[in-house]
Amino acid sequence: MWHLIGFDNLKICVKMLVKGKYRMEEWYNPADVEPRWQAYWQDHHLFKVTEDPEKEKYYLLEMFPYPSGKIHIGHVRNYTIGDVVVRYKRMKGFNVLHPMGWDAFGMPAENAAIDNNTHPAAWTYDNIRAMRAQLKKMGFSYDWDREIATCRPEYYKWEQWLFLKMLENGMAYRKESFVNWCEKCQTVLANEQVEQDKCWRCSRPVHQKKLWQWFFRITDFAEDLLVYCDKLPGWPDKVTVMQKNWIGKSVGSELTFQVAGMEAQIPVFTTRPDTIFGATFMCLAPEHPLVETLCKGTKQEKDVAAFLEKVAAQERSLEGLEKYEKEGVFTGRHCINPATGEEIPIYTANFVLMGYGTGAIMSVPAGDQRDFDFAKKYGLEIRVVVQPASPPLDPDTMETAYTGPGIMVNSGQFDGMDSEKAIETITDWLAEQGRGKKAVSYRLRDWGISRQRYWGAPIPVIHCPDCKVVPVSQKDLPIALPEDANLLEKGGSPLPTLDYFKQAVCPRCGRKDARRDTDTMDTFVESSWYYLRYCSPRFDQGMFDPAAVKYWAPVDQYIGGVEHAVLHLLYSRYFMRVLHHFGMIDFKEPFTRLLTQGMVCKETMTCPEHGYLYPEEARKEANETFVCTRCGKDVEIGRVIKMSKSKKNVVDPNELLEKYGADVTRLFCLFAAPPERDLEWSEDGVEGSNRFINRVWRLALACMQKIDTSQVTAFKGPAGDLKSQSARSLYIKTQQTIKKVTADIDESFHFNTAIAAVMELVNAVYTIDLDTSDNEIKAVVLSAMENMLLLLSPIVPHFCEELFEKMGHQGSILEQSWPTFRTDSIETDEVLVVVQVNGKLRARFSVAADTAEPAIKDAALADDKVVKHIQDAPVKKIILVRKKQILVNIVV
RNA sequence: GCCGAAGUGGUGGAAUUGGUAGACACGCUAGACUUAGGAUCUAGUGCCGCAAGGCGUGGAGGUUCAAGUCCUCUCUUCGGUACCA
Repeated sequence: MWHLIGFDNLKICVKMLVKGKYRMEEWYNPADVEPRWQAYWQDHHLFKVTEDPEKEKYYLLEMFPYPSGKIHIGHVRNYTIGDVVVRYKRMKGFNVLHPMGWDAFGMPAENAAIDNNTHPAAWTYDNIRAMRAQLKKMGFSYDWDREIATCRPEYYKWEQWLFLKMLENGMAYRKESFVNWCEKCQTVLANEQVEQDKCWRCSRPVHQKKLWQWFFRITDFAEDLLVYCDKLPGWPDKVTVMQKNWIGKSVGSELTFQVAGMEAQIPVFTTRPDTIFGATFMCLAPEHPLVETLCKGTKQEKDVAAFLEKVAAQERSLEGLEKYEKEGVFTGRHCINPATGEEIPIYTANFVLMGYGTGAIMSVPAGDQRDFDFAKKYGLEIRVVVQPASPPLDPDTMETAYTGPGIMVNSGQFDGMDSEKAIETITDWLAEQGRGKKAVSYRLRDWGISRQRYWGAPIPVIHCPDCKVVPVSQKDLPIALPEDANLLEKGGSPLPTLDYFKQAVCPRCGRKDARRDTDTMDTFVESSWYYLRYCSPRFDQGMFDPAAVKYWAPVDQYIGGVEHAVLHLLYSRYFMRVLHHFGMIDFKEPFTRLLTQGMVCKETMTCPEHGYLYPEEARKEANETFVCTRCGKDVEIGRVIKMSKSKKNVVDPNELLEKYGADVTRLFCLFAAPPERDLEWSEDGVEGSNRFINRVWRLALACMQKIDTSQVTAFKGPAGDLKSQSARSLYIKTQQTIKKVTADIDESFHFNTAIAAVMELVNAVYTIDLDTSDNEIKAVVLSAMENMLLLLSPIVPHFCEELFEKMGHQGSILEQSWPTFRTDSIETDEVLVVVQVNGKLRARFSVAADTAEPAIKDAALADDKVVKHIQDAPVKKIILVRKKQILVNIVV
């Protein structure tokens, strides 16, 4: 057992044993206590839940992890926060659902398989096993019977089922779109596999390849998703704001420009129809379908072709767009400005995006900086149509575009009008002539779900030479991923090479040479509905048992990293709308309350020779500086940033478990910062938590030794029944602590202040001399101790179980009710009065709580220090505020 | 650029609706117990000042009897996002 005990504690234990002064029990020994209680919880099925209509339900969920190999400290923090709330809610009498599972499909499994010559499935299941064991060691209260892994056919079968239903209802469709493609590896690359426009494996240039891909029509719900952002009071504003920005609604007009000398019309979307008279040219996106038609037969044809080729090479390098200069080329054609009737040139330009609006813009150089730069570069006309109050704009001298409001000029019958009013007036005017209409544009685009990858859920469709795309038959689900496939060395999916998987009979016409779709679904699809699956994880008649979902869903409290603020959360909200649309559920929002916890951060250490160092690679010198253990050079301590393997500023949860145990680790994660803020990791801080745990431990042991529980039981009456002042004040402190901790956990999740409150109570008990013969104070101390353990039990559960048992209680502390405080014992009988003179603190004294206000004022005025500061100035006003304390402000 | 959040001692962080700024903890200092201390206990610890007192919540103004908290301007840091028409 020796290796199980933290080494530091062991060293001390041995010393003490040798000395014969202490027994082992003087310290909390996690290696002994924690596994024992974990086994107890498991043996007694304390975390198993079923629907119980008699009890109020509470569904708490933490974002499930990707089984990457090991739990990291971010998981530990996330799941500790959730576990505290769950244990609290259970003691409050709620029927709590708290499940855990695995977001088990995804690219890292494929990469690991290639690198380690294993199989993604084997790798994934091994990792799940290891991580499950770690989570159990942390003492998290999951109902493990509900565990799911999204890579199992029993799970993704229902995802395929939903896909078919969405396909049938036009909510899933296929279109051509681009992917990153590496010619050498013959594979599709994810964005993160593209490094500086090059393939991460072979460093060859990546180019864009057009493929037919599946999409979900999330844009159908753009407005609903947006509107409901304001109906999520339990979500942090920053998340709903990010979602709103992502959806990116803009209200404006769609105006139609006739191409001169051709039958074609070009619609443009603009938020500034008031500037239409200043539109002196038009720009089309290079991918715009009209570009080639327009230039055909003009002398610009060659120039345009050259430009398109150039843009194709630079396009889509994602972050890179900013690097490229705004440029364009004349298409050789003109169109007619619907307001002025003038012919204006049509350009194609690299800063216009096909994916937004209509892929074409009207360019108003005086009113848009990009258009302005473009006009300057190509010598195009700048016409001022909105004049600010002052100074007046002159197209010849202006250096930047003016985008603000003003008075309309050069705009025909609209001259003199306020430009903001003109937005609507001009749109109406153009609408009457059939040349425009009000329009709304969203930034949000449909969700592309096809992945040309192996480790994902197969898309259940068959391609038939005659019938084209045919959904597979329901009875053939799941379309199981063949688990005996070997990953291709270059990272490509083996599915298209597996004839037995690929060959299919057309479900419609029976042709034998049909081909199964070999793409798999985006892993965000799995995570968009897993929380419903937890309600009935083994249900085999559908995605979920409607009765179970009706009882448990939606999730009352969701907890996870803010990095999922947009995609995962938006897709989940979308999925609930889809299911709602199908009448499968009666709610639209999956997560009633959301907590996004902060990152876990630590300082970095850099050696001039060896780069980033792990903490154990740096040695502390006597003068508080660090040196590299390998070369002895001075180590530079960098700033505190998010823990990451690449920066080596990490702590390993396994090491923490071994050294301090689960409870100390949990305690520190909660105490160091409130959950929504970043947590700065500090070894000293962990030591502090360890010290606190042991301080309580010793206090409890001392109580057991000094208080004979056959004579004394915990006091429960009103404070007024207590004779001694010290008993009363400790009892009131206990009641106040219950109130404070309850509020901190229940309302704000501010566990750091809850813990601080308990620390205060511990400190208060420490001041009591237990060698007294006064049984009253002992009864109050017992009450303090018992409540202390109940209050701490969600935070450090093993520790509290052990002490609770030692103090003579039967069963698990989990089955105790959460303590309530006595409203008649929350106020102290003496109140502090603070006295200010002209707002500055000058004196303080105590009075009996029931002292009348005039008496308090008199006492304040009589105070020596107050008298000194007032001197002979006349008192103008006395303000008295009665809160926790009494404040008197004397204005002279 | 735009959107969002945050700036409080040597450090992490506390401060209902404006009402004692710095709870609690880390660190540090001193003492006690010790052969020993990286254990434990006790006391101290915002800054300046011998003191009286003064100054203090990124900075500058303002509202108020009273401002970390409200208003205006501004600086810095972090997060998100973008040729969005």
